[in-house]
Amino acid sequence: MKEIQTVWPVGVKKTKPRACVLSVLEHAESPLSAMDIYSRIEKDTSTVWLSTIYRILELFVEKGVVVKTTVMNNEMAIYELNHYQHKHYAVCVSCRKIVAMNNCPMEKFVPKLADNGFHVLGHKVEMYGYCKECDPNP
Amino acid sequence: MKEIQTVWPVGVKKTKPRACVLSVLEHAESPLSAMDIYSRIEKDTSTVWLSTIYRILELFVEKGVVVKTTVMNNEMAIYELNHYQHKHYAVCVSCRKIVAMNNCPMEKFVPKLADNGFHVLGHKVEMYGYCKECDPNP
DNA sequence: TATGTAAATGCACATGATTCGCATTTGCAT
DNA sequence: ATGCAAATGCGAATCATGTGCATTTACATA
Ligand SMILES: [Mn+2]
Ligand SMILES: [Mn+2]
Ligand SMILES: [Zn+2]
Ligand SMILES: [Zn+2]
Repeated sequence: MKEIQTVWPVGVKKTKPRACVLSVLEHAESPLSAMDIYSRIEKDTSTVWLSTIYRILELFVEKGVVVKTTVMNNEMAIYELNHYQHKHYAVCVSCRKIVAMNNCPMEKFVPKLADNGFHVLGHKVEMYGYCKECDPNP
Repeated sequence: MKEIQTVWPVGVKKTKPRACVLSVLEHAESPLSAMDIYSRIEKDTSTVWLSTIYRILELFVEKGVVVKTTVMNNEMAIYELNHYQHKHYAVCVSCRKIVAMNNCPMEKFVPKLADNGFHVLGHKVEMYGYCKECDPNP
């Protein structure tokens, strides 16, 4: 496994389980669930308990190095390194593959809300459909 | 409680628990969770078990009379009558109130997806922020 | 209108993701 | 090297949701 090194979050004790989780996330090609991370650790390094992974992810999210999301009407949460860029995803309804979206529909959009005093802080956009491999009518 | 009467879904046996659930949804001002529905039934009519409510909701969704959604990174699912109109919501991060959005940013938008063969079927848009009552800096 | 039958419900218990508690271990300041 | 607060291993709890099965109910038919 290649050695990529992200900046270690400040004020966070450097332990083996934490390094494992961060390493897995550094090598991930798309967001991973806690269970995904668990599986990917076992292979080459020491085993880390699932509850510990949850605790580590919570810490990393709090420190801002990791972003937590969910896609497709609540299932498992997924986690990825925080690249400090505004992002959205498309999800394949068949194989659940996650595909990045490189633009955002909210840029030039003013929402009309029923509560006209609503103070918008952010948004979430998600596309769903078939990825190239799963499309029944391409 | 006023008598509103939606069309009863075709081929669905008319039972008391089902009528209760539908009635609660007819009188709801915004989407409700299964537990919300459970609470609102107890008051005036007979009690319906929570697992039964889940079964009824699943049936109604299947029959197309009810729409199931989730808001704000997975929690409880929420349900509302299907009014056959394209909708999105804003959610208050403080009180969790749900506010309808009356326009859609995806209308004139072409997503740029990493998988260029992705076949888009639909989308989900969600705003979050403070409702009028909860806004700390109005 | 009485009755038979498949389907719906009450109720208890299973599930699966996530969290919590506590004894043991570990990283790091001294 | 040593001590101590903080992190982890491990089990057991939680919480929304789903399942299994005996009993009850809606509705078709006589
Ligand atoms: Mn956006
Ligand atoms: Mn839309
Ligand atoms: Zn796919
Ligand atoms: Zn609010």
